[in-house]
Amino acid sequence: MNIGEAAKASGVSAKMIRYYESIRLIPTAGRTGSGYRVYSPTEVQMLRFIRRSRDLGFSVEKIEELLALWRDRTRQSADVKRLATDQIDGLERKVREMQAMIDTLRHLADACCGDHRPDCPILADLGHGVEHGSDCTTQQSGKAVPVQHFHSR
Amino acid sequence: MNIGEAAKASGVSAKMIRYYESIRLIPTAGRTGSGYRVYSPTEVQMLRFIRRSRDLGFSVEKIEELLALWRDRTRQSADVKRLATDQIDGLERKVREMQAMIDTLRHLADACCGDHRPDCPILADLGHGVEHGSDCTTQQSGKAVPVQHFHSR
DNA sequence: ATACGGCTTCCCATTATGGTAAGGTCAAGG
DNA sequence: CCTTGACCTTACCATAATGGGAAGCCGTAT
Repeated sequence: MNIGEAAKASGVSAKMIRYYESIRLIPTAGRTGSGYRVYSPTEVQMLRFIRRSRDLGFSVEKIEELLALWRDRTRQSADVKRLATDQIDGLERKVREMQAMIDTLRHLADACCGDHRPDCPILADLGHGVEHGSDCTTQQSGKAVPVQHFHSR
Repeated sequence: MNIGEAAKASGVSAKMIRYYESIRLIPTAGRTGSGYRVYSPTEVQMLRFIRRSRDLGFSVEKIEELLALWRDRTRQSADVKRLATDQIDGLERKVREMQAMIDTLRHLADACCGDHRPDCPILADLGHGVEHGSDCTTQQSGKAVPVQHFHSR
């Protein structure tokens, strides 16, 4: 199997297969006399493993650990589970962050009438606190939209 | 105000302020005789605008549009609202993707007993379909864990 | 033999951010 | 007047994972 076939069979692009080899995520592939990379079904299976792991959001670094456990017949499933739950935790943290952004944005968008007029509570909020104080819901107390600010990175 | 003070006042690091200037997100800052950048309160306000927009997940490219609308007194709030709702849509799409990953992972993690034994349905799934078929819940029909595979990018 | 498609390597670009190094500047204190 | 420390300047490098392209070799089918 050459790299193109391995790519099709595994769902990992040829470009990425070479990349994974270059960073030593996968072992150096064998070569034909003319220099073409050759892949065995076993290696394709490993690529598919990587592909699936990527689909679950694991970083290449984590996949390295997953692969090590995969190969290790004496592994403890607890170690695998920990990687999985850590991954879940990380994803959930990001989801919470994004959900907070969504909530704030929806709040602002709801307050914006979205018509031809220039007054816009979204810009008013972004443009430093609530200085313009214009809100399309014609009669609303001057109470500022409570925007949540958070900083993750 | 020099760049350090502007950074502190706006929440944007000095490094990023220079970067934003280099990519022309913000206008070229004034300079003192000795070459130090100088910032007026107006410019700090713009930096704060950028900072808040970043906090809401807007890309620099989108912020460029937001800033243009911010400056444009004849803007239509509909345009601003569209940027906001597009942003919401993008965030929600990502959240859905990550939620799908989380669901799959939790499913797998729940099936893994996480003890000293090496058998692990997580690895079994990642390592190509369900070939080992080992599941810690001692008695479970051979029915494979229904893993959702998806590809977004 | 010739052409087309696949392979090889090498380099570049992306996004937004941080780090570091070498050197100029400013203000305070001796 | 000189030193010191904090701050500024530019320039370069690095990150994570992926795609794109060029230049050149290889293999197979006509």
